[in-house]
Amino acid sequence: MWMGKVLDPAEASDFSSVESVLAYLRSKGGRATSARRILLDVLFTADGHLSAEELTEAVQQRAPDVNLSTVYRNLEELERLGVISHSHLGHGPSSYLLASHAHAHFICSDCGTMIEAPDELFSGLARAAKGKLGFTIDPKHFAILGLCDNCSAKIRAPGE
Amino acid sequence: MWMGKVLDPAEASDFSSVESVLAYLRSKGGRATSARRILLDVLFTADGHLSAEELTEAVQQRAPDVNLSTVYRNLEELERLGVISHSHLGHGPSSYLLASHAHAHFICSDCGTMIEAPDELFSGLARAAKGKLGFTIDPKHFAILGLCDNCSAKIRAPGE
DNA sequence: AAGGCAATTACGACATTCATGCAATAAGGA
DNA sequence: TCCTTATTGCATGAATGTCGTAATTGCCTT
Repeated sequence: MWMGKVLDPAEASDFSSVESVLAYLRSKGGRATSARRILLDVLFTADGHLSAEELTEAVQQRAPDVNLSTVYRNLEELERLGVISHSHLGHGPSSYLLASHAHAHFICSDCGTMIEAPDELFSGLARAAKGKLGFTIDPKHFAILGLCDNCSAKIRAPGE
Repeated sequence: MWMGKVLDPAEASDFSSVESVLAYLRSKGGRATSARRILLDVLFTADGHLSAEELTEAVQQRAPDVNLSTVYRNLEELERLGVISHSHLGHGPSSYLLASHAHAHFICSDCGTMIEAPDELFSGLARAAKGKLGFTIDPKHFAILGLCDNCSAKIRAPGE
């Protein structure tokens, strides 16, 4: 497919439904295949936080011979189009979700609990990084590790 | 070796030199092997940001048959002891450095530039996460992606 | 200084996550 | 319907670790 640089967000289209994404895809010379359609459907109905493998399993419930690498290739394309984005939650595989639903994550390094972090928390850091270092942060791509309430309490009071 | 949970930071010893780390290791039932000594020496003299493979190469300059998995296992032990820590800078391999030198990183997702972030930048986020979510952040483990000054300028003014 | 036990090592095999080359298939405009 | 070419499935490769095992070697004891 028409490889190239990341698309300008300004030209982003309507990504509110499976069909609108497929229409955009077609308008760019892409094709609406059934693997693509099913994958999009899974992405639109899932809660996010799904790995490529989990997505593939979900797709294969409906089309058993869709290959894992097809899913990877489609995820890559959809990300290039700005439809989805992936993020790294701790170690292990990446997780994918609709770009419009992206948010930051805190992960407890002790118990693995995942907390979805509201964007506002990062406004101060964003301002400081921009002002002092000229850097525009994207806090959604990598999760931030740390300790959840429970586990930090456990460590302060190690009563085994 | 005496496996178990992460050590209480309160009992941390003097990790200011290769020999003091080895002494601590011995006091815990560990052994001061030459592979260990050389690895520590590399870690103490390097600038940090070295991958396991790079560390292995450095070690092998002085002891050619030290194996990659020996380095991995030693890194794991040293991290458990609190001597070193690893972090994930963008995709690709982890990088290791002395725990006393740990700091947060910003990585430009366009050009890959790495910026070492001063701890103060995170104090606001740390307070907010603790206050609102009870979460104690460790911003040093995963780098924060985003765009450096240069690349965000390029994107605003796409003059190819 | 020698002996012995257990920590450590080297090595190869395996695991996870993803990428790629290529021939076959199928989408969609003509 | 036909033709072009985007897309797929499959096999294989690559990057980064992880683990089982027999052999080695620190270090404590004697």
